Amino acid sequence: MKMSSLLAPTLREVPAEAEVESHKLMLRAGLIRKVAAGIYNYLPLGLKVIRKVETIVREEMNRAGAQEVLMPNAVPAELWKESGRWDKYGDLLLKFKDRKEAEFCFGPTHEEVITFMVRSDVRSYRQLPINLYQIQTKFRDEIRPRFGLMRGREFIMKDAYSFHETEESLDAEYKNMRAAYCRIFERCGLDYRIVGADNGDMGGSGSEEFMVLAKSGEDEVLSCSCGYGSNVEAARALPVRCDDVPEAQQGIEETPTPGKKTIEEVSAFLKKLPKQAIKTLIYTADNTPVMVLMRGDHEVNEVKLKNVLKAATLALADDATVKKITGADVGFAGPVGMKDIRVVADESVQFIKNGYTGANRTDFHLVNVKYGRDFMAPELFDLRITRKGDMCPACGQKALESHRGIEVGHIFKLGTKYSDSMNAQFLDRESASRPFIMGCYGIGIGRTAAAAIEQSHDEYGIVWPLSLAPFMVLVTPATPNDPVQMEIAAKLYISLREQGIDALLDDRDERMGVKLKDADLIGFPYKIIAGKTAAQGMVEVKSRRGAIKENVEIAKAVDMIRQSIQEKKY
RNA sequence: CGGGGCAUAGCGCAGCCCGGUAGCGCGCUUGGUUUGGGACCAAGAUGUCGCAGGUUCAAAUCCUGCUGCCCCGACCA
Repeated sequence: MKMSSLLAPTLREVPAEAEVESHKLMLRAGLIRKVAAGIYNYLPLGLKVIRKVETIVREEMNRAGAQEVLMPNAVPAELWKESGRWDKYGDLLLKFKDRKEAEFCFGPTHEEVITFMVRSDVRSYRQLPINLYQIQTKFRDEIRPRFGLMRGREFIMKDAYSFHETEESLDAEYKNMRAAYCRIFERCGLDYRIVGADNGDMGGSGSEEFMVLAKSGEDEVLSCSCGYGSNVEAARALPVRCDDVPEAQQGIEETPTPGKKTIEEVSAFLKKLPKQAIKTLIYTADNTPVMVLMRGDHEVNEVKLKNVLKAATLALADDATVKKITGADVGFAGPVGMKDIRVVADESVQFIKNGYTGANRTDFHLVNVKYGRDFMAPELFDLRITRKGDMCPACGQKALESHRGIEVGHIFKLGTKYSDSMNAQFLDRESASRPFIMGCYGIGIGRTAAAAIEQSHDEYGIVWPLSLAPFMVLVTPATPNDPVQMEIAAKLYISLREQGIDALLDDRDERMGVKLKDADLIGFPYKIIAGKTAAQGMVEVKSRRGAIKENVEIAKAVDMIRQSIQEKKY
């Protein structure tokens, strides 16, 4: 390929829309262009990178025994109604109608379709286990698409689904996929961590995320040197005692706190610590009010709460509901004397000493409250948001560290959520019908490419991992229109291609500076420059990461690069 | 959905307050001089000033509505 005919429109200036480095560089290097919010054209260089990621994913999935299929983008509503997600998935689902007014959605994920596929044609335990995957364009009408390919609305995803007779079989495949994912992200040259995660609306029993560590990551990852790692949303928290409050437990009293509503206001007014507060929140879970108790300095993790309550919807109750339940204005709710409402508390609440909480009477709080003495023992759960510095829930010894991560892969044990709701069954060896036990495994293809840039770039441009670079080598004459240099460059280009090394010839009539800036921006791992000394048989070989910067005999240049590629060092 | 902001040439921006011939830099085209890290000179081309109404002799500029986009939050594999 000649650079003069390649559509690689590099930009000197950064388009105003881009915020993070991968997005800026993908635009500047001419990899992608925006078509609409969260929707992109992939230009030749961008597509080449995407294909490289796809190839790695495909090779490793096939090696792991999965079979590739392809499902439709347009999915009939009836499948999504069967699973119950037509309504539950909400506005993320892009819905439309065909000419007969039949409803469809653009598939944002394909559990329904794959379940349909398998229930139609897999009947016997003899056909299990089976793992089917596709690499395909998804559409999710994200509330706020951003960061280029990192969070698009239309994006390319590899999604795999496995079907099993037993939990043991699912466990084995889950491990198999986990190992395949490790190979994939290693081959992509990424620094990643595997962390515990919440299943979200996917349902099921367990899941882990593959996080690429990068400052711009949208997720917070908590980790410990003992090996524990978790998305902050799912991180477990150990109950915290209150041993450092020296005072002796005293008797409960009501005290006026006029107009003091927030933890800060009340604790300052009563001269108590925020961690002595019993924060009382009223939530509405599936239309039923629930009282939630937290230590004053802790935050509710609504994902945990939702899971504990087994609620489909969860939101803080409105002021009127709070008033009706507590008989007081918002800000004065407390658990003492509460009846006829479900009360759940974070585990740390039981250790609060001389606590204070709302008196369920406007402008009054109760002080010196003790769990178990002054209010009914409610249900205790881990409900708080785990924070950096908290004790590791796994080893209990060390404080958790916090990092930012980009979620490039997610593996789930789904169980029978979809096979149950969609009535997908097989016959086991006793001729009994049983629902398939399912797993599902996703990788964001474009996001993986973006993560690679996020993790590896410099002030000049992209520094590709060898495995993802759109071209391996750029060959260029230093002086345009110098026939000797051009001829040598062209010969080198041809011999690189003959050796199976993907090279690009920069035949443009541009000054050296322009060509080199473009080369660094696009991020070719290697450059060969045929310059002044080319006529004497010498060319310059340079690598993007700086390991190689040498004048060598023309005949040796190709070998040098080939060897460097083999050693995977440049 | 809440808060904030933007919309003028391919890209980055000025002009808007105070209404009166639409500009700058980069890029693009042509010619010339250059040629090892984003050259220089000269001559050019390119705009429904996001859309629709309104006010006015006159609207990029003032008013109203709409749309698109960006940022923060909420939400989200």
